[in-house]
Amino acid sequence: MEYQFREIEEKWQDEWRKRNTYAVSEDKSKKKFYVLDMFPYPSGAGLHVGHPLGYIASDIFARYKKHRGFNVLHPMGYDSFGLPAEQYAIQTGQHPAITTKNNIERYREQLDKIGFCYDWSREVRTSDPAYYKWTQWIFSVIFNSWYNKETDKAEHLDRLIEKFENNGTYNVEAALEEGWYKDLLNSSDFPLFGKDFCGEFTATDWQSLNNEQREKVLMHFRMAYLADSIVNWCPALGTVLANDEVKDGVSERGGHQVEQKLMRQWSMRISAYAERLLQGLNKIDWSESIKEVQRNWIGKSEGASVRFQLNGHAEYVEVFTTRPDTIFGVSFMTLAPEHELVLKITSADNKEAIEKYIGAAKLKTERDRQSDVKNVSGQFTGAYALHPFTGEKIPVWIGEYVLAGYGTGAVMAVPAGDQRDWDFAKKYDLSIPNIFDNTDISEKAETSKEVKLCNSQFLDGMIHSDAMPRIIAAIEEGDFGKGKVNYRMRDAVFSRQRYWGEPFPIYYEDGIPHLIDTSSLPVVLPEVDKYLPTEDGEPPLARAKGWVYVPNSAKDSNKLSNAQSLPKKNEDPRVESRINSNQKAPHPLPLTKGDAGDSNNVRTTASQFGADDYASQSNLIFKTTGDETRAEDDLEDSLEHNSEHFATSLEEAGHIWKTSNPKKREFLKAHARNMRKEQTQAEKLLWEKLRNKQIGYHFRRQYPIGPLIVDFVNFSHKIIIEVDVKIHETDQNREYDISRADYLWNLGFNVFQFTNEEVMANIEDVISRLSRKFPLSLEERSGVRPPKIDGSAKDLGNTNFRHLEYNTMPGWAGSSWYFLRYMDANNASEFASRDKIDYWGQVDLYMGGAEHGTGHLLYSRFWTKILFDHGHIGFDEPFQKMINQGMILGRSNHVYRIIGTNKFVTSEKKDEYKTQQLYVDINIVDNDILDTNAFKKWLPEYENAEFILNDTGEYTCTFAIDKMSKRWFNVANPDDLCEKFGADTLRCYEMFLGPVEQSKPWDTKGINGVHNFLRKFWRLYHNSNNEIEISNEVASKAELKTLHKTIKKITEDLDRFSWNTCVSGFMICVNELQEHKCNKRAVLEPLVVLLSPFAPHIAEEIWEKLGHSKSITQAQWPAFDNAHLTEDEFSYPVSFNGKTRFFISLPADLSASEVEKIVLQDEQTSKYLEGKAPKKVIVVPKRIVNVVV
RNA sequence: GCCUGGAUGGCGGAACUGGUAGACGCGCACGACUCAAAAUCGUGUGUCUUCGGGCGUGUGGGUUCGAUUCCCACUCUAGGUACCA
Repeated sequence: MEYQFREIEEKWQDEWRKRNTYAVSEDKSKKKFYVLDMFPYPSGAGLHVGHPLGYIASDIFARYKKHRGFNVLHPMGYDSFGLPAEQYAIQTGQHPAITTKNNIERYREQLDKIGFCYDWSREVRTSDPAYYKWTQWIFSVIFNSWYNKETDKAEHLDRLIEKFENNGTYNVEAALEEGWYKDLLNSSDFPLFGKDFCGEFTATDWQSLNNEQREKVLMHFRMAYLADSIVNWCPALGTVLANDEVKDGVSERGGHQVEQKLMRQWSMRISAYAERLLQGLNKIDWSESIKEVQRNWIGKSEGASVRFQLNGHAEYVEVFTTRPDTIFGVSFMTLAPEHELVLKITSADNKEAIEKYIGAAKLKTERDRQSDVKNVSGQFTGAYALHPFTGEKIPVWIGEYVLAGYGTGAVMAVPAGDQRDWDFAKKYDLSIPNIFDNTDISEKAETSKEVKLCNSQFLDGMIHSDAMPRIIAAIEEGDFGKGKVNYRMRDAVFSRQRYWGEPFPIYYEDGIPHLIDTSSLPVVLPEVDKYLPTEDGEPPLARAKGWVYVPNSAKDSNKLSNAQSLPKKNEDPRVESRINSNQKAPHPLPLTKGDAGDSNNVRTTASQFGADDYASQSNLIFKTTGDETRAEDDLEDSLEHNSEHFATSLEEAGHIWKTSNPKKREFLKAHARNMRKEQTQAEKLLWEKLRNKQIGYHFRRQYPIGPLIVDFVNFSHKIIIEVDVKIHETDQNREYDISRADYLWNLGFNVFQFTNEEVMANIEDVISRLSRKFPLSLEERSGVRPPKIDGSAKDLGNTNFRHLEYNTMPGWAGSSWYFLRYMDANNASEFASRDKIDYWGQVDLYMGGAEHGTGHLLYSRFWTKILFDHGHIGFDEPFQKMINQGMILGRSNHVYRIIGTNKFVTSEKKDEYKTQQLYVDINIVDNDILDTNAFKKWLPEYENAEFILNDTGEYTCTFAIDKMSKRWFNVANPDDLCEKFGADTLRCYEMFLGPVEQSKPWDTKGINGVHNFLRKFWRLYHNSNNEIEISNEVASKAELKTLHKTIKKITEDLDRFSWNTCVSGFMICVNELQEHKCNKRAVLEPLVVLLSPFAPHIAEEIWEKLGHSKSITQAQWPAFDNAHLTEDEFSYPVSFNGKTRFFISLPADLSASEVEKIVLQDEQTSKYLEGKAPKKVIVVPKRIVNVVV
């Protein structure tokens, strides 16, 4: 065969890998374009043909944009935390990390075969500690945030504390839970706030609180907060679920029962962003349906909250209504059974019935409650409320149809205007006062907003829109309530009682959660013996040995016990020193100049920088960390006057230096320069080797990193080489070395230490040891650090040890920000550098399924807004344009077995027998005809199958369109197709199927047509001996026309994301060129560039054969020249009364009147005029002539 | 119920701002080359027809010289969503 796609594809996939063809870097001379696919969860089943649909489309687009001169970011990664791997772990005991790793390898293999242009050096995996370190960091940012409604953004909690300190809650407008303060009211810890506390306190109040009390208050303000809330508890999965993970009362994953349960859980205050999430939809280019899903989810409704005083009680019932204009139609009220006032107001003679009703409601599952929709039910409490305008007594009922979770959990019932209220009133024989003019409400409620009101005092004669402002004003005037906007969206539950997720950067002390310092991140997922909850119902992480935080001093400087880098427990001196020592590590930086040249050439020992002075200096830093500017000024002073400075720990110093001003940076650089001049013998020797790239990588020497200066560093592989006189010479040196290693480790560096002796004695050995180590894989870089302390928190008791959070984060945590990480995937010191984020910016094209409307897509918009508010990124919407690829459905085939036998009957005759429908593997069915021999071999039980065939002697199957699933034996797998037809064919065929957004059944029949097209394409360039044969002759006019028509078509179609029509365009082009027998370079060379985004392998191969040494991916997109398309003649369709009758060829530049004249003179025209005079003639130049008779 | 899409040959689909409906591919039929098959190439392929033409883009109406395209009403269908006050 001429077109050897297997060889070609293998060759180029290899070459691309070798040449690093798809690596991109920030190139500010070029405009950027960011094309992103929703990263997959690496499931065990591997990819089927539906998955790559979107990937292929975006890949084509990315390649196209590259040809157009854009710098294109097109990365890929894995959403690798999640339930399936964990469920598998529970069943088999295999660590989810292993399952995940295997699945990822399989995915990668499959992806590689399709020839994508991903820059794999930017790969992210959400379960990689080097990645989730930053997920934890973002959690910390959110934890330290509150939502200031005044500025309408999230702000650092310090701003709030400052406000509290100065003015208490005066002028604090924060996004809070309704009635947040009740928690404090009931607490014995807060005697100070008294019985009448309603959430407001003074600066004096605040100052009188102790730390613990303050923490409790602040918890209510945080954007990530711990609170008792009613959550969806799924007993089968043993975890809580967010609202978007529950569908129809069962879990989305697995379809398990879900119950409502009051639990203490982490939540994210997404409700604070409701309005911004809603408004933001207007500035992004997403499909209307997804936007609508989000609008519904946010559920904004405008109306009023109204208070109804209870007769004979001090309390009132507050309701929310979107129809306050119908308030004069209120004839009763209904509270949710869970409403807090219910038991209080129920009269003695109704008590029994009410309790019974509540009890019955409690027993029902969410699903039962939802299926009972049509049967309204309720119970009278015996209490009455007073109508705010008329003073009438209104009976108060409870009813299941009122949900505790929406609005205030109470409604004012207007049976005339609401169908549910109407049903309720009918059932319990309550009055239905009519408030609508000329309207019959005896059969159903009137819900139109266009009907005039009556019996409504000052609202009489008005319709809804006129009455609204009037009634809200009246309500506010009378102080019964106020106009209000309500959102349905609730805060998102953020904790899961699961193992395979991100640990929280949180530890508990006396039940109060505290943040683990960001410098100690990541908190690495610990090993556990089982992936199940503990016997007393704690999440799996409670099983972890050493899942505790070890206090090491009276001060609040804590070290995470397992956040240490040396693997062998007994040899790791840090554990001991951390636990036993109250001393802090001194600052490692030798700030006095000229100390590098002492007798031993030792630059950095603790003794040199006066550890004794530490105590007097440390306050400086501690006091001022809240005020960055102040601290930096002080630091500056200390640098200049003392030339010595100490932070409390390396981490703190690192933090300060990171945010420091250029002056300090200069100081460090100058210091490093001095050190370079005064290298030791060993350093000089090693440098000679390193500078000649003897181990293959470029190193810098004596380079400042944070507050440190390291000997040799390679940034891209995160390697540091240190040469010291001796390692761990004294206790103090050792402590310093440890801190230093820790600091660098936390920045993601691997530190290799050699002694002077080692280097001097055998430099070659040192070099070869290093070369063996490189390049470091991602795993090696991030490594999993084993816990250092035996025994769980429980074993150790809570007196000396503080346990870490047992919950893990939900699946959407990692996926909410991954698009940012791709911009700077290997950054060990930040989640991504601001510089790179500013360059790559928003995702320009986001490709993925539409099923994430209320989950991932909402949460990532939410996190993006928080990061924006804090100034970490410069945009507040993550995905500018999104295209949702449709689902590819499977076409499954059925056979019919006669019940009780092993006989199978063809579908035509199936009704003659009593049969059972069975699914059959689509691979042994061709065009609905079953291969009976293959069927016998397919499963052992069919070995002796017999068949009743149709009249033509064939067995025909019926078919159905189902989701692709192993269960239906209808999975088409991309590997097989790549093997059979090649990746280029698969790519083109998937595009050719139809518009990407559309769902469509997979059908392999058409793939031959596309494959043939590529073979024809190949033949254009090759002679019958399969040798390339290209002429350099001048192309003919017709050939150039074909080419430029195609350039225009492909360019325009790609610009409007119409991949399918591009493929037809290519087919037309190839057919035409074949007709012209064209083999001219002037036509075929641009053409291969046009095709290369679609079929990169064949294009690359031909490009090389055409004599190019550079990859075709760097070729420029062919320029379109309209001159080749201009025609001298145009064939006008001439129609009479809109019906085309004949064609007439005329010069293209004729004016409308000239055309009209010629057409009317034409003899064919007179035939159709039948002697009548034309009433009107319409001429659209170069389009159409229409004669009206 | 509500929201958002969709409806065009035997099939997947094309027709971009109203201007030759059915591009391109599949399938099917016939033909060429072959002992034959495969592959390849060629021709035809909406439908009815008395061979003049008639009818055709879910249905009914409207706007227009002209409507698959715009407007109104409806039918069917896919997806989403809900005792949301």
